[in-house]
This record gives sequence, structure tokens and C-alpha cells, in this order.
Amino acid sequence: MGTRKQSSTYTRNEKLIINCNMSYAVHVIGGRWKLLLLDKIRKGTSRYSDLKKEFSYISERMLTLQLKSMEQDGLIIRNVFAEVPIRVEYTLTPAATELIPILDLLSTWGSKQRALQGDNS
Amino acid sequence: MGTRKQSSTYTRNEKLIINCNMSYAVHVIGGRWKLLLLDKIRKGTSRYSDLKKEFSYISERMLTLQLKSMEQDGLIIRNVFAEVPIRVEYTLTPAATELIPILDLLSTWGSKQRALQGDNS
DNA sequence: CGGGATCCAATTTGATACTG
DNA sequence: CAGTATCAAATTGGATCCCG
Repeated sequence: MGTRKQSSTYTRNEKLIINCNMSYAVHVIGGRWKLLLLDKIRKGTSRYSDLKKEFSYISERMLTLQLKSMEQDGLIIRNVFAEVPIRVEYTLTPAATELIPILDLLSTWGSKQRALQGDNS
Repeated sequence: MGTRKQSSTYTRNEKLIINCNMSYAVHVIGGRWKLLLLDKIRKGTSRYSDLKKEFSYISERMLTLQLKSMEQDGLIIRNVFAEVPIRVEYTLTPAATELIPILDLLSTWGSKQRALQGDNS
């Protein structure tokens, strides 16, 4: 019984996901803003309004969708505080925490590769 | 002076790529079939017609586009043999080879995570 | 054989307005 | 504050036909 229903990037041809765990991982982190959000949350910015301020160029709709997708994929936990102005904070799951060092490797590779390829600012 | 011009997944808001090398890496490998192709090429299947046969469910258009994008991003090299029936083989670049172990980590993480999340085959 | 070009469908993203 | 809902625009993917 999967919790995941929608939020799937590739709904039609899931062969990709079925036979490749790499692709699954990339699928999970591959949303347009997910890595950026993951990085911010990891570094302590956890509140919805703060993320919204930080990434003013991301539409609220996308912000919400990506966060929701990450929540469904077990990357983040959504904590709701029933205060007077409601407060929502996001924290990383253990799975996401395990992912961080791998993402750092990707980051290193990426910067090296960009240098080689020639950056188009 | 960038060799890359098109083939960009996100043409409008490149802020993402500008301030996040992780995102760049994911961008480079994030194409729908790229990881699958990378994996095959890595394992020795390098000829266009073989890839086409292997991934019969990928349209030729996509196969070509993804290969071209990977070539532009410095992941693979396209070797053309001017024989009678023309032959084209693809090989990994050193950069792609460096990427492989990182992808393996992602694969491991992915399979673990899928088990936790409950797979919806 | 190894694509390229064209046309069309599916999916994703964005802008804006509204709500508990 | 923290989202939803709705509609439109941009991007991506697929089918088919053509070419050196």
C-alpha cells in the first residue's frame, strides 16, 4: 500500500522507476526546487514563511507542492504548531539526513564539472 | 563562453543553477532516461542501434535528445565511424566515470528508501 | 544506420485571487 | 500564517515521416 499516489513526476512510463533505484532517487530529489529547499531546511531555515521569504522567486503554489511531495517521499516532516498565528516548521527525516553527504558529493562534482564545461553565468 | 545553449531543462529561472551546484548535477543527470542510458553505456552497450533495441520503449526522438544533451554536458562522447552502414558508439567521459560511484550511492539510498516507503509496483 | 523535422498530447510551472 | 483553487503559459514527451 503506497502512500504515494500523485506527486509522481512520471506517471506514464514507470518502467524507469521500476528497474532503477538510481532513477528513483533522482526522481525523489529531482523536483525543480527540492534540493534548494532541502539545503535550506538542513541549514536551519525550517519555517514556511521563512522559506517563502528566502525563495521569493518561487511561487507559493510550487513551494507548497514541492514541500508536500518531499513530505510524501519521506524527506521532510511537517510540524504544525497550533498557535494563534499558526506556525509550520519542516525538519529533515533520517533518510534525508543520510542523503545529505551524497548530495555534497554531487555538489562537488557539479562545481568541478561546471568549471570544465565553461559556465554561462 | 559556454558550449551549452539549449538542452537546458529550466530556461527561465536559472537562479537555481546559478547558486546551487547540487542542482546543476541533478540537472545534468535528471533527464528522464539519462541515468538508464548512462548505466547501459557504462556496462558496455555503446552503439546507437543497441541502445535503441534495449530501450524499445523510448522513442527515437527522446533517445537522440537525451544522448545529445549528455554529450553537450560532457557526460558522453559520440564516436562516428564512417563505415558503409554508418556506426555510432558512445563512451563515457572521465567526468561521467567519476560520477558513477556517486550514482551507486544514490542507488543504494534509493532502494533502501523505497523499501521504507512501500513500493507501489 | 543514425538520426532530423514536424505536429500534437501530456505534464509541469506560474500568476492571481481566495480561505480557515 | 499557511496554505487552496483556478486558469493560462511554458516545457517536455511521443508518433510519424523524411533524409544522407
